[in-house]
Amino acid sequence: MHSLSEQEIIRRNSLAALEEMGINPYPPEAFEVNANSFEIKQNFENNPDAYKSVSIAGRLMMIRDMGKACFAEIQDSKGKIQIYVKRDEVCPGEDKTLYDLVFKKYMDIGDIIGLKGYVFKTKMGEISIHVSHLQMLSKSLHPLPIVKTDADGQTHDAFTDPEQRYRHRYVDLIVNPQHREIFVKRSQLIHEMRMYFNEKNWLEVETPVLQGMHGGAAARPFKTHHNALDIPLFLRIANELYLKRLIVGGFDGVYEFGKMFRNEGMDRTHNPEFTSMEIYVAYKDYIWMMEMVETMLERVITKINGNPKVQVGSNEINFTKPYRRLSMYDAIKEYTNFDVEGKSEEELKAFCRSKNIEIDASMGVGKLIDEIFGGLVEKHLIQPTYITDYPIEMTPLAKKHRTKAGLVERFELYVNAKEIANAYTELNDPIDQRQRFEDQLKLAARGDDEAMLMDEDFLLSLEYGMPPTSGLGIGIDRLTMLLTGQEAIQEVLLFPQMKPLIK
RNA sequence: GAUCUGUUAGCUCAGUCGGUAGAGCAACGGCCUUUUAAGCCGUGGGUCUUGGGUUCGAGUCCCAAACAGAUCACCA
Repeated sequence: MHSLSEQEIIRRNSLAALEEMGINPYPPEAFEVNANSFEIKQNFENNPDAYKSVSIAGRLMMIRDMGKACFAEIQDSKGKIQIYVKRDEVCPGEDKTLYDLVFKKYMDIGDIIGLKGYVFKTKMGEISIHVSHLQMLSKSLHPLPIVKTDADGQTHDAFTDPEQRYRHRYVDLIVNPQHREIFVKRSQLIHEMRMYFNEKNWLEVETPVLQGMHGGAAARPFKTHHNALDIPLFLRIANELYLKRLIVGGFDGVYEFGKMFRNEGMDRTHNPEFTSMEIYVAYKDYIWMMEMVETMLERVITKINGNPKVQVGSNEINFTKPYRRLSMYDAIKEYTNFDVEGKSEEELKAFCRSKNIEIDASMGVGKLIDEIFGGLVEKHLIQPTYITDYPIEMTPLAKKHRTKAGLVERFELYVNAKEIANAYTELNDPIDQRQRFEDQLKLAARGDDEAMLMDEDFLLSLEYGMPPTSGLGIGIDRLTMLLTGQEAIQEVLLFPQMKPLIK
């Protein structure tokens, strides 16, 4: 327990004083609410009769004391509303202690209070609640940052320190309504995507988070241990291989929103746990999937933002379909005037050196092409763009391209220079899949700790026969960042991972 | 992982050349019965992130550490 500040001591003293007066600062009874701040301000002028007796609860956010009367603001989940407390109204008799002591002396900014009264409009034109009854619902013992906004919309003393905001997100949510809005939009995004998939009759499923063998992506896992079975378990890095087993099992379409866990670096675009949405649809290919994704994103974003355009920094991004489609090789040609097709490893390395792209001896042709793309092309892809047809070495779970040797049927969707979706025509040939896993094992033997492992049960499922299928993964955090114009993943995660503070 | 920047009151921030620690808001005591970043008068509140060092003397200079942010590299 830390030593108490002056303000904390004063609040604890107020708490004790209330108790001595027989007032429970944390009453157990439900407090019936029949209105909220937003709908009162929205509807009062059209229908004043409906607000002659309101009961509302919220957090006390500001007090403008004028002696025997007082204006204050309370905040509920929908916003703020001004209240007007007049001494002779709340204390009609001789005894003025409710006003003088309970309200003015022992109630503080941050306390959660319940009140009853009628709605009126002040001389200054602000819709307010004229209070006839008020009571403490929960005493706040820790002073809240005071953020004020003036008539010009200028914010004073904003609570802005990211560390404080992430470590004490509840405080951020109380005093920064614009941050609350991010999480409302995040929820709407997931809701609208789910609605879209459900309309198509694709099935929402849940697959294991704890996996005996991690697979489906190239990444280092978190390892844990199951006591009763006495076996190691891994937190999933992807759910791809389980979702495909469900397509083998006969579902036409399955999808899952879920947390993935990757034991890697943290920065403003990476958190150790993140949310992805993966979907697999039978009898489709990646060309179909491109059309599905652009149709879905245009609709979902329009529903949430009112139009398909989103402002991110200085870029206005337009999610109206169709999105540009560009093969990886053509994209490199367009932005560098260099044609990687048919080039040898040495020729590619020479080009990388000429462009100051870092390379090392272990990189093969596929990896070098990926480096060139990442270093010289990605930054140009601001408007939604599908990059298609990737080198086979990097993509062990996608089907070989129908016409182009050495490539797979894969696309990634780039928006604002970042990858937000990844999709394949899924590999359903069990012989080829086994060969791809064996190639991965060779990488692992050379020390690649992100190489995929041989998953015999997954291979067995493919041997039973998986229909031709297209699959897609979308990074929900990154899509939320785009949708809300945020540049740090921590801003779209309620509780981002933070290093512990050592006392 | 590298580089740079930051850490001072509950919050937002000043702090000069190394010489008794400052402001606004919040808090506390007054005045004020339609104010709105309310106002007016008065008061209190600090292990200057932590640990070393230099110095008669360190918030300030030096070294190290912790945490955070930005930029870069890698991963979604």
